[in-house]
Amino acid sequence: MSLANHIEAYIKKLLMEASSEVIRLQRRELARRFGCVPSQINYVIRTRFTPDRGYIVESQRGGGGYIRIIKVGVPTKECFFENMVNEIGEAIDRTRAKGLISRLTNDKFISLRERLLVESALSALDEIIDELGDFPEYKYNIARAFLLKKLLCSISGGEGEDNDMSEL
Amino acid sequence: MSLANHIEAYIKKLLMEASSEVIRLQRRELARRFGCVPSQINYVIRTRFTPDRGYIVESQRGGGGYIRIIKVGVPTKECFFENMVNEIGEAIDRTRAKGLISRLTNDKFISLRERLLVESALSALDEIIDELGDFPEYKYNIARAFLLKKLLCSISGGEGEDNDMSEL
DNA sequence: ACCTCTTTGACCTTTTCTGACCTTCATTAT
DNA sequence: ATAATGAAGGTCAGAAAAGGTCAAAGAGGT
Repeated sequence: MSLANHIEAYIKKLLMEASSEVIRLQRRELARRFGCVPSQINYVIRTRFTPDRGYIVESQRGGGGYIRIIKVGVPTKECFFENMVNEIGEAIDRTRAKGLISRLTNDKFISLRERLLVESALSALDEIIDELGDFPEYKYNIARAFLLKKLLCSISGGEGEDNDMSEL
Repeated sequence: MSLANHIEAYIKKLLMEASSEVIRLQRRELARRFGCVPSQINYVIRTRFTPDRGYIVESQRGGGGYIRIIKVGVPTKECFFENMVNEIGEAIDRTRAKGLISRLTNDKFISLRERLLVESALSALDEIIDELGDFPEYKYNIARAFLLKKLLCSISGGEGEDNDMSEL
């Protein structure tokens, strides 16, 4: 097992043990504990504690600096989301996307405000791609699928599947 | 926790305890209480009790001098979001964006799950632009500002302002 | 041999803390 | 009245204490 895996496991253990969903680390301290350079900690966080795996990370520099990791609690049914991520696949058009999202609210898996966020993100994405250049429809569909999957994974609590936009 | 944080917490406690919204400090006295140099107090006030966090600070030099801190009433939700949309402006880098989002949760304007959605959307956006081609940093910043503003407006309940990515 | 993931180290940015020096104001002595 | 004094608070630059970034080297698997 790689060092990165050990550090990941250690941080997760801390999260489990913490009564709250939040822990506070010191990069220096952690690096010393594992006998590695501090930037190794950044690597672990960058690759393992991402938003789409349900983590929020904050940090502060300077004296008394820290890294705070928050695991967002997820009172939702994982298998439902997993299913939906499968349905999305590599690409998805606007209509199908809207259909899926509306199913999520009907089944009370996400709140109305959360739905609003998801829909806004999708429509903003279309506008952004419009402005970025002249791309064929299928790229919109791949990007939309990617974003939607990231969003769903993030609040599903699942460990975030593969998701790599290979064809874009 | 850093000394500055302790001093900040102490001043906030005084504000909570004071029946009115105003307290009066003596810089010297405070510095002595925390065993630091007086200018440390200025540092804390300059960095923590700023107008955009809802504080007004007055002071008087000379014998019988003082520092008066006034906590102004918390802004309404609409006003808060409007303010934030202004702060975002035409473009925003990753760090500033994270800072703003963290303020939203600290002030309880959005839930942790909502925050996770916003953070996921922002990081997915970066990845999508990466895949779409080779764009200069400023385009990321403009697209990020656009998306963030859309998301905030969507859940602010407000009328949603203008938001047009003119420079992208 | 190649590709991906990991590990390292050099260099950068942000935040905090301190101390030397400056300004303002009330009081007191002339 | 006026000048001197001493008691505040203010400013600023530099040192120290974190954490961040990036590119290159190393390891492991196919």
